[in-house]
Amino acid sequence: MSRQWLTSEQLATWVRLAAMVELLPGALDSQLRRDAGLTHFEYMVLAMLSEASERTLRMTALAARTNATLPRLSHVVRRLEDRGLVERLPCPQDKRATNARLTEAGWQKLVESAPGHVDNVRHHVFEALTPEQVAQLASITGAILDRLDPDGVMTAAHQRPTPPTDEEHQVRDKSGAGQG
Amino acid sequence: MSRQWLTSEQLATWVRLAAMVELLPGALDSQLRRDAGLTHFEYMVLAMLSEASERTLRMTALAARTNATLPRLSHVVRRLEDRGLVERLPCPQDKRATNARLTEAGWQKLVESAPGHVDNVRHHVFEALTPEQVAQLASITGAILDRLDPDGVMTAAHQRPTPPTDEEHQVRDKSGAGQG
DNA sequence: AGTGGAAGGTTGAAGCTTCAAGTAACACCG
DNA sequence: CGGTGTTACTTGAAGCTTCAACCTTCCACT
Repeated sequence: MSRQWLTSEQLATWVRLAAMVELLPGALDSQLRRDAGLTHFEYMVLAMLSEASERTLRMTALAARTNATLPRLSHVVRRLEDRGLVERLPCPQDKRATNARLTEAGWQKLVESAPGHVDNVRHHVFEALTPEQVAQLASITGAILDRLDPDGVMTAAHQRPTPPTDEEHQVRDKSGAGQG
Repeated sequence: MSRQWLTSEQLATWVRLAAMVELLPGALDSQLRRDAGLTHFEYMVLAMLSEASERTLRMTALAARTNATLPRLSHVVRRLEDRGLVERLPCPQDKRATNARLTEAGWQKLVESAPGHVDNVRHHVFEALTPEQVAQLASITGAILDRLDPDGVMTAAHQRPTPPTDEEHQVRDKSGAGQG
């Protein structure tokens, strides 16, 4: 058993990282909740749909882009559907699958709430960092994500090096209101 | 209305950071849950108590060190008490306050589970990073935390520059099993 | 065709967090 | 000494996530 402890530099870093991971979701949620009646995760769902072709995505693809499990997404999409922000359509090509599509009301909701959310992200994250640190953070988070999701299943954050495969009947698109 | 969008560098960084913040808690929870029957937050509670003088901390101080709200902590400590890992004692000096104290069983639980947890943190985070990146990450997370918690209320991650005030009747101590 | 297994989702229950309210104790101030 | 406000928590309800089934449908083979 070659168990090691952490070095003091690692420990100091970990304490801060853990604190940030604990605090950041709350900061995102509370701004969006207050100003738009959305959780950050709901916002992500709307944003990812807005960037997709036809503003439509299969549940599995949407789950990957929002870093979520399928059950979680399923519940959330049902609630968003009840609120009229999203609709579900059975997928014609594959009868097992469900397509989630952003409604006009969902698009409007996103357009309304995006600026405030982006301001919030900038305030909490980017105003605190130098451009150099932003670049460092990109490569650090990239490295950690490779560990958390080695297979790149969560495609949102990976620029996948795989050749341009069919990519689940989706086409790259032009108009997204999202910004994360 | 001087609303700006994010630059493409910022956006790319944000997508990864958001993914990491979403995925890391699950990775921590599932290892601890599987191997020790604890959530990461429960582990943190035990760890912070283990480092405190008398293995005892007031609820407010413990909440600060675990980056949690008081209601959240209150529920969790009650459940830990039901499991015999922690006990609650009314504070003699201030009858409003409650002291949480790590029991012997709680200490044992922590000692058992710490090595596996530390391995997991090292695997997901530190093995992915160069020593230089670890230093960069410490300063980046420090900067972001200053934004998330400007008053330094969550003391865990801040080395507070304030003069040595009374510090809530706590004394710095020697023996902790925690490591975050 | 027919079968075994995998893929894609959904569902209900259990568990945890958040939120709003409520209680008790302390502290200050005239 | 009484009043006013603040601090320190606890509690119950509501909401969200997770977990473990479950049901279809698709796919690959024989």
